[in-house]
Amino acid sequence: MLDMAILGLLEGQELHGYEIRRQLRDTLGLLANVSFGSLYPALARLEAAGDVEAVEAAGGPVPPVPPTGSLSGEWAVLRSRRPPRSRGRRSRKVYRITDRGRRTFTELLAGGGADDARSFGLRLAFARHLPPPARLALLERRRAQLVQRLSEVDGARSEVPLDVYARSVVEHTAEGVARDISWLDRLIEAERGAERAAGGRAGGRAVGRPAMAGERTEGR
Amino acid sequence: MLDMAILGLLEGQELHGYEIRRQLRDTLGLLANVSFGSLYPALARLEAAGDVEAVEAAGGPVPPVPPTGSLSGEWAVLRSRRPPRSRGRRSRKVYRITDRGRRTFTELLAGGGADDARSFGLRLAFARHLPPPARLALLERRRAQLVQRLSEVDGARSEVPLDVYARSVVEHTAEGVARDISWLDRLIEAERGAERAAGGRAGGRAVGRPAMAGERTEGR
DNA sequence: GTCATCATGTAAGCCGTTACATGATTGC
DNA sequence: GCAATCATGTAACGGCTTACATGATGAC
Repeated sequence: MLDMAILGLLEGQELHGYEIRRQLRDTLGLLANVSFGSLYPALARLEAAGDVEAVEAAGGPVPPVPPTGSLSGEWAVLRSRRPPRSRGRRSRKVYRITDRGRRTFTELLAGGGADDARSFGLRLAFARHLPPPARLALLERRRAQLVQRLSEVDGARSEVPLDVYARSVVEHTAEGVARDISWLDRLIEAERGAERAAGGRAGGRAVGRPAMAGERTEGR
Repeated sequence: MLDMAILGLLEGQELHGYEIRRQLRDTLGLLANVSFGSLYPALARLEAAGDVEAVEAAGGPVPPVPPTGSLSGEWAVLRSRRPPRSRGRRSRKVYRITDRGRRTFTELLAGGGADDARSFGLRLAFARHLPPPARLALLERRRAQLVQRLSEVDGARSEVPLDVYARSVVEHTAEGVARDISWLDRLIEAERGAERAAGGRAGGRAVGRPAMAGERTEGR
């Protein structure tokens, strides 16, 4: 799961470990507080596997902002006004995703495995990199899981009398699940709408392989 | 955390491992799918530590429903109509909580440690066993955490432009946190109301040690 | 007689954590 | 020169999962 998050962030920008952690914590919210003790070994593992590679710093004082890195540049300015060059750093190992890494990433994204709230959230956050049918499948798989869980909880609720506190927890949880389901419903509907529109443009074929989409969904 | 859940269930009813798992999954919903591979070792650990003890089955064919076990009896009837006596079982080791276990339990319940959603939910579900001030402290600690997290997320949200999917995840998460906070607000208010009422009855003292409450909150 | 369910347990491994060690740079 | 921040890494451990092994009992 950490691997997926790292590769996902690296799609589109080159980053070093410390910065990956910040983005994980600040901008995604998911996976808050990944510790360095798991992050650095993960990066080393990914590098050994050939999914990422360290980019040569070329000797110059400031290599951090690469081709696609418009994001990095922006928050660098927004954060406490600091001169964007030469800040407190040590060796700073900047990583770039490889083609192999991109393949690994899409496999991880689409790859089965029961997804709990966290890994589903992560997958959905990177859903832009998924072909539309896989996106729909992801949403519907999660929806089915939640529906089943809700029915189980509802079924069990009537059997045993709980005290105020336990009941409050159970009910709050059930409401949360219901809320998640209707959120998913909205997403699924939006997804279907987009697919219909794109399908009409691209031709009548049903599921084929709609070429990865990506930016097309951005401006919706 | 598993220990706390087990001890909490064992407060008030004697149970065997298999049954503990069911109650964890069905009635609490929290800690869904605790596997036997972690449950049985946990029980063994607790027994070794003297927090629980195996109750002697006395040789009779059906020991399962003990003094306090009114609940077990009920669902036994409700579940697929089965004759309540002598069902498919092996040796069936039934556990009972000890006095030491009760102490351990309250320590675990009140005991600090950053509580995430799961352990907070578990603590609150068993909050009946907590003295009212500790209950309030638990709620307010959690509330403070959520408020802080929400402000962090809100702060970071404006810095980086996210695509539709990532944005949807972040916003949905933020809404969820806000919802949790207002839930906590309702609980805190209810708690304060109960404390005022009880305080008025018991005397003017502010925090003393209100004798564990327990059943008093049940009928609210 | 064999399948499903109830029931307990062990072993290996994954994924993450905390704690520790190190080092460069900036600001006071 | 000292603390704070940025930066990378190692070591030990914890908790939970999967997979495996075993065995009793009732239903078909």
